Amino acid sequence: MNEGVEWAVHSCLNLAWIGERTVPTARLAAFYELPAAYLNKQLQALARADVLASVSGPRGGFRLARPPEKITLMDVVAAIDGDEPAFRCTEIRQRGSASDPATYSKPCAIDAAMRKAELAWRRELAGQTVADVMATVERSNPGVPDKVRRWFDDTR
Amino acid sequence: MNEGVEWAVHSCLNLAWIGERTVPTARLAAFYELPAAYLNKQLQALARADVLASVSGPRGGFRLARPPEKITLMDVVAAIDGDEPAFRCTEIRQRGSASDPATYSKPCAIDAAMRKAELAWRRELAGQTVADVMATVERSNPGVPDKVRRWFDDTR
DNA sequence: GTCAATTTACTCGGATAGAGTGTGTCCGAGTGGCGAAGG
DNA sequence: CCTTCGCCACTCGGACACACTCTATCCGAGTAAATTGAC
Repeated sequence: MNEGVEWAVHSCLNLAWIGERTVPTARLAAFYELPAAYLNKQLQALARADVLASVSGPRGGFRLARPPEKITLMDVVAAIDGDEPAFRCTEIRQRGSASDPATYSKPCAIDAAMRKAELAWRRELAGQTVADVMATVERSNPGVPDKVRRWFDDTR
Repeated sequence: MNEGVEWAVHSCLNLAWIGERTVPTARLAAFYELPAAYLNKQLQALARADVLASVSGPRGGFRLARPPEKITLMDVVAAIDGDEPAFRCTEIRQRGSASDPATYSKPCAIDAAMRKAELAWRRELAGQTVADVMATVERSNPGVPDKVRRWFDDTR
């Protein structure tokens, strides 16, 4: 999986704690000392997926496009990593001299088994919102949200 | 995900239907018109993971190392694709001037959420054996097993 | 005819090139704010 | 003092190199069978 997914989720949490203000890529990148231009690429992808909203020009940057309760981890992962299945059946059973056209109408059992597992993965990701992860962090590290807000305010 | 996974699972099913006989890579590859040398690479990985047993020399080849009921799809996927998690937390929260050493002992909430989803995926794969997939195929396409056996017998 | 040594053909196994995708960087288009000039 | 115009700095957005993994291939080590020769 793309490493940018980690950056994207962390940035979404930070943006959620910051609130409605738009934050430029450079600030978000500086918080974790990430390469700004590359993080920008990930944020662009999130904007295309309507997870973030982007504003150009001075005082511009990114902010959440929706409240964190409405953003699932699946949304973020799909935006960065694409929503194509990890396992893709290429129907090799139809190749070779032993292939039987009569069976093509039936679904490939291997593909079905793989899709079932992947569906379970997607369901778990879709069942957890950014707000849920925020709540988990606030429970184990209550000081973090304020600390984040202060840091982004101070370096505004 | 590695495309070789598809080839590997199909080959495991074929080997299961064939029985105890060892089958060389070239035959298994010819069945689906796959590049033999590359399929061999995948089968080697399965042998290293003790999913297949390999025999060198004339009349050699591969066979299942265990009965199909004891081989899960997770075993096959892990052998080919590796068993490292797709999402790997690089702890970027520890980087940057705002990082707080006090929080390092607590687990990363994002990592936990991702691992939870991936665990669901692994559980689904580990819950389905090669024998289960064989049964599904035999239910929808009863003629396949005999057809496979005959093809590999004829071209022996 | 039986046995043993040798040759032979076959298979796995790892080492070796080429293509595609992820990683990282750079520069241009657009935009809002700021300041200067004029009324 | 207020308004308007033009300049400027800032930000996103996409276009451009680099690296790494996946894909594909080839050749050598080892092995079991087949062959040949002697007894």
